[in-house]
Amino acid sequence: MDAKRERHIAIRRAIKNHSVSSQEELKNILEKEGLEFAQATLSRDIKELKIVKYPDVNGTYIYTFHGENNYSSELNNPVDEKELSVRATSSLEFSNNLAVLKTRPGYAMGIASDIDSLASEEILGTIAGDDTILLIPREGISRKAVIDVLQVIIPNLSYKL
Amino acid sequence: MDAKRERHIAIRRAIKNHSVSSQEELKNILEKEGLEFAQATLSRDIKELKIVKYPDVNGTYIYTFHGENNYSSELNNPVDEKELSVRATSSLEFSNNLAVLKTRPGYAMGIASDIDSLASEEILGTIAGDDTILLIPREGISRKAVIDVLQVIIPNLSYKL
DNA sequence: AATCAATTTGAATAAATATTCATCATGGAT
DNA sequence: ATCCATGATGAATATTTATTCAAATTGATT
Repeated sequence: MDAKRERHIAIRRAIKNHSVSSQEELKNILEKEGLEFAQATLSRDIKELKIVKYPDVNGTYIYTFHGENNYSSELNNPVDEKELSVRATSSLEFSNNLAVLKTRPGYAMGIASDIDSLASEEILGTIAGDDTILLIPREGISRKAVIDVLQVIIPNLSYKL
Repeated sequence: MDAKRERHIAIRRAIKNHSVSSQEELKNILEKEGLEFAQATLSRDIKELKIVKYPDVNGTYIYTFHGENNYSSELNNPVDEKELSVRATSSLEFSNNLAVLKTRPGYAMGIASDIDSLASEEILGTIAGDDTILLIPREGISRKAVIDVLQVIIPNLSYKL
């Protein structure tokens, strides 16, 4: 049951970090991480996550989030740590059913946009100023679940439960 | 040869105005407009137009442009003429390889965004101010082709060749 | 007009993806 | 703890979509 959430998170991370062009390919990536499941399950997961098979500039197909700009394989490669660490100075706190994410000045819009596409299963919407993002989680989403999914975007996120 | 361009335009118009959930369905719509072609052709067209099969909120699939917000069937119905005529006061002129579209005040961003998603085969990019949009057509795109595709978005567009 | 290269197309087929149906797990409510 | 309802899953299959390959069309060039 929790296997599903783990899978969903892993799927989103894989889509973000690799150029995946079929479900079979995605399945292989996830199996290397130790996850096991049938193709049918993956098809359903992809549907729930609103992931899309997009015809990219190279004349191939690539799985991606709806509305994400696609860069071709070279730019879409296994995460460049340096690039990520720029964004990583973010901290998260909760108040009742809301969460507030503080970012470095000027980063709020960009990060909020990433959250919108990557975490829409957990986050209903975001409002960003310059260095502050208000996150509105969907009903029934735990703080833990919010943190888990944000860590796909911001690996060393610091937070207060 | 020109059949292809006609088809591409018709496809984009159909996707914009109907909730299409399979290529077969799309094929039927286009056949009612008198177009004839094989499913293979449609598959290729969809790839070239970078159209995507998106899992929508209703738990069904819908063909759409990458990055377009999707409203479910009721809102996505055969074009409401009134809604369109609001936007229709736009005029287009050319200068060398550039085009400038004037809109009613405040509409430029919105219309430019529609153009970005709907006309990306012909238009490389747009820059919008408040009531003016600069259109940068791709190489080899004729003024006629620009007009044809913009008329999908702005039915009674006025223009000077 | 004739030739050639490049593009477009359809029919058939391969490949990929979604769904069905049966089974199993999970989380209440009693 | 047992029952029930709901959700998750896999195997098999149906459906959908992409590609292959051969033929047809088009445009450019002579």
